[in-house]
Amino acid sequence: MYVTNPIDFRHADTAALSLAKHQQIQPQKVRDIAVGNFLFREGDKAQNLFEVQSGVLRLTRVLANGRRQVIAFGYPGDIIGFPDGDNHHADCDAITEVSVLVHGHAVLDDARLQPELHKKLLKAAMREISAMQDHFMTLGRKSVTEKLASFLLVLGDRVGEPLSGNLEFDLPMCRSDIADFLCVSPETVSRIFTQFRKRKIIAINQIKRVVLLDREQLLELAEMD
Amino acid sequence: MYVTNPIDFRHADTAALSLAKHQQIQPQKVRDIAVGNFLFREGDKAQNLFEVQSGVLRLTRVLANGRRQVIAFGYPGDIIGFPDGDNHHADCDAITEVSVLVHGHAVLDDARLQPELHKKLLKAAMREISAMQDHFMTLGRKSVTEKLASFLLVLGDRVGEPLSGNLEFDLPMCRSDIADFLCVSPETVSRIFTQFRKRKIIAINQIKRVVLLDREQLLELAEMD
DNA sequence: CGGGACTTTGACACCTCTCAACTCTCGTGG
DNA sequence: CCACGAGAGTTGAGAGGTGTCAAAGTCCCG
Repeated sequence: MYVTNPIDFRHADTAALSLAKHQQIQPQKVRDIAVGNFLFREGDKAQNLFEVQSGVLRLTRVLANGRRQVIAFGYPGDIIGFPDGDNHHADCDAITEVSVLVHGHAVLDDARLQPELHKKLLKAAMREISAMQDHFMTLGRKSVTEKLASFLLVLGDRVGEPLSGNLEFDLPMCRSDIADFLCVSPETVSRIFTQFRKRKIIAINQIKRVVLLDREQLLELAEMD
Repeated sequence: MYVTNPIDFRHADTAALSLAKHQQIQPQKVRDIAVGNFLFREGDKAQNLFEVQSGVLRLTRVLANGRRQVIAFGYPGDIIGFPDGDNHHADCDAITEVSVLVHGHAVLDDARLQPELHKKLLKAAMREISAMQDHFMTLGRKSVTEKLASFLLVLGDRVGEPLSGNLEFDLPMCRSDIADFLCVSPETVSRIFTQFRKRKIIAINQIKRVVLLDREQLLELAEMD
């Protein structure tokens, strides 16, 4: 899950459905991960791809000097664990209870085994590339306000529940996860959230739950194209 | 071409060779692009993948408000043009004379046509994902000095020619391309280059040609892990 | 030689980070 | 059941890195 525009997510949804459909043909391997447990760590041999069914995963990397980056959040429908060479180059842990479908790495090694699934995975990888390109713009060319507005909008579109006319959803990650995802300091995330609340753009009643009160204004702030 | 660590590039080189090998089995389609001409534009139907043989491509996107992002530079060995859905979501033009191998989009659509090539493209896409993840760190968590040091080191490793003990290479892109690639202002790029020159870390005799005088110090400045 | 685009340099402003203190939340144990 | 403590979140003050704006310099090509 990156901060991208809604179009990409419609793609993602249909792809997720298609992937699930393929799984029904053959025995499904499902794995459950408890909060805080790792699906894989940097350096682990990449043996599987994971399709998130429920819950939220966190993909992170650490620079030598300790600076951390949250590369992506894995929401239902996302494919996590594309390897580079033989190994994973990031840590992946669960920030909620998570359930994933497991696709053996062999699917990637030989297209003939399951050509349709193979093709779907390739499409998913290319969608990922496009989404990451969008994320580049977010990281490099947007102000903190724009970054957070985009982030909230994307989450709203993906997992928001319409309640009394407003989109409402959980923020299962902590503030510093959001900060490290958007390449911003946690303090700044806090400040912008406060600012949004004072301007009645969002409401945060419980600390991990957000209501989008004024989606129009968020869209303006996000300056999405 | 992203700003990543050297390990990724060794992968890229071997993959490029493998791809070329596959091409020899079947008739090769080659296309030449003159400086300034476009290989494809945002919104174009994505019909082909391109493998750069020689020259340098530039992949760009523009935000609604005019802010521009250089997503990547396409150097020999790079695969450019992974589609998202049916269309390209970025512009791609040539900043030098360019020659590319053309792989029909159909290769992606049906793994059975050319399973080995298909698999190679998938691997290339996944390498791309990993390289982009590294680039996230560069964009979001590095100072301008670190960004430029990383950029010069990567280019040196990829296209540097050893001349009298130092790596030397062309910078075919203009300063503002570098700026938009690293998400920095052109003025700042200029300032850092000047700083590097004054500290005898690099030499810029012709404006588009760089000599790495002190690679060790560049490595320290880049703070790569 | 001249014009235009690109690059460099400087001054200044401001956004965001850092550091620090304070508050809130929630789980634990007395 | 309440008090406490630890961790997370919020708020504030100050510093510093970069961007913006402006002007001068450089290079290229007609």
